[in-house]
Amino acid sequence: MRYQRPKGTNDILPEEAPRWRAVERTFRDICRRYDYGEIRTPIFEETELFVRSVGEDTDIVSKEMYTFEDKGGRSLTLRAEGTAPTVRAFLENNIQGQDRERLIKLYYIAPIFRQDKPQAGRYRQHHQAGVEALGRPEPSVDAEVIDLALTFYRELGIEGTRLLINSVGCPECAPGYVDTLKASVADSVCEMCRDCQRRYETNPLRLLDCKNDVCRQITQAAPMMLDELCGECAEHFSGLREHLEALGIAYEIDPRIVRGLDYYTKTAFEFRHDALGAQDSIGGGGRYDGLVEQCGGPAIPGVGLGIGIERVLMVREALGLRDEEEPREGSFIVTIGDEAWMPGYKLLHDLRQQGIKAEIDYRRRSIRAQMRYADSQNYLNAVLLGGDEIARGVATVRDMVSGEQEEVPLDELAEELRSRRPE
RNA sequence: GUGGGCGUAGCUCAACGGCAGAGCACCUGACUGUGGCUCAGGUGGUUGUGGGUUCGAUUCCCAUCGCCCACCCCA
Repeated sequence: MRYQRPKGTNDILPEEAPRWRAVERTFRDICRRYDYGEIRTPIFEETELFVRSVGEDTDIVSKEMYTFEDKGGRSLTLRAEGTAPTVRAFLENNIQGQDRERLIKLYYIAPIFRQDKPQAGRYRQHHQAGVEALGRPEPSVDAEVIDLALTFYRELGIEGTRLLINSVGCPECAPGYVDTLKASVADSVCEMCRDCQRRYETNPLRLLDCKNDVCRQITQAAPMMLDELCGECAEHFSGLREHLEALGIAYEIDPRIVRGLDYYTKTAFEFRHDALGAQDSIGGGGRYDGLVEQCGGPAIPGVGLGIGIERVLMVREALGLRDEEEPREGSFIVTIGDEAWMPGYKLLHDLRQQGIKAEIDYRRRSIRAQMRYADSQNYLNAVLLGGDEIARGVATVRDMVSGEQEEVPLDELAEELRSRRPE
């Protein structure tokens, strides 16, 4: 094999494309109902945008970005996550306008690029369906975003999604907590794993996220952010819980979720599904009240969500959820003998012009071969055209399900075939 | 990035130093103007790639690429 696709990427073939379309259609429809407008941003951005927003010390920025220089010497990076480009576009196009208090709701479906080592459920190019709600600090918005995601999973038939929530505080309380946390584990740092020793200095919050047993035990005893929230954050968190409860949404509080992007404040949440194994996160997000300002805009709060489409498809597969089979559709023109070829080819064109799905056997094989093919390819009708039919200006239309067939004048054919469409 | 497993026909898999096979799929015919069922026949492979060992390598060794699994990280 001369060329292969880059490691960790996938071709989506005609056979599986319908499953993607079904998922995308569902997401778009839900976004329509929740009144989010679509935004499409470039596939690459200035590298600085990701570095500044996601955070220099995050794994994403420090080792997973596809960064390159263009001919003008600018450093560009393939979209490494969905929020920063959306915020950039929000600011650059002044989407909010004069009313700085207004809530702006945006959604996207876009490829994301990260140079991880691939494994099941983890790819170098994956796709996220996401939303960003910019402009309001109320926890009702956080709850809406979570509700939207759960609606999405439910409408795709996915049962058993777990919702985990946490609060990571704000610039008021988080730094104080970080000090408290560092102080509480200070004596044991040298027993922790190498990564955690580094995190202790660079990003202590993520000490809580470590899965190493020793580290877990050490942090077990440490105070949790949730217990150290400032008044405003505590109130926001209980507001979130109230709104979730009002919607009947079940959640677990997991004080250890610390998302791998530095811009999160207050709410952090994640959706998991056990059908997946190691890579069991099927979506996640949180609030980012400082991000817009950090990107050079006014102090505008926001909350967002990203859902991994590949993971959603994998869960559906694991749960045995199948889209309903494609119904038989369209007509296959069966040409009988050489004299029927050209009239058949013309008929094929005419039917297509009239909106009918139609196909023909370019190889001009035997009737038997053409019929077999028409059947195997799920055509609804076979349109037989031979010397007899041509002489009388008709075609024989055979229903491939019932086997019934009748002669139809050529000038009524499109109408007849149209009426045979399913539904 | 680190460790482990696996790459054989379109697909799912055998063969494990000695002529590379099966099932499904596909093609042709039985049925010379009619698909599905049945039957008969047939096409299809540089055994991922490149080296090495050997009289001989799909098989053993090395490298490389890819996939899978775990760590890590995340969607």
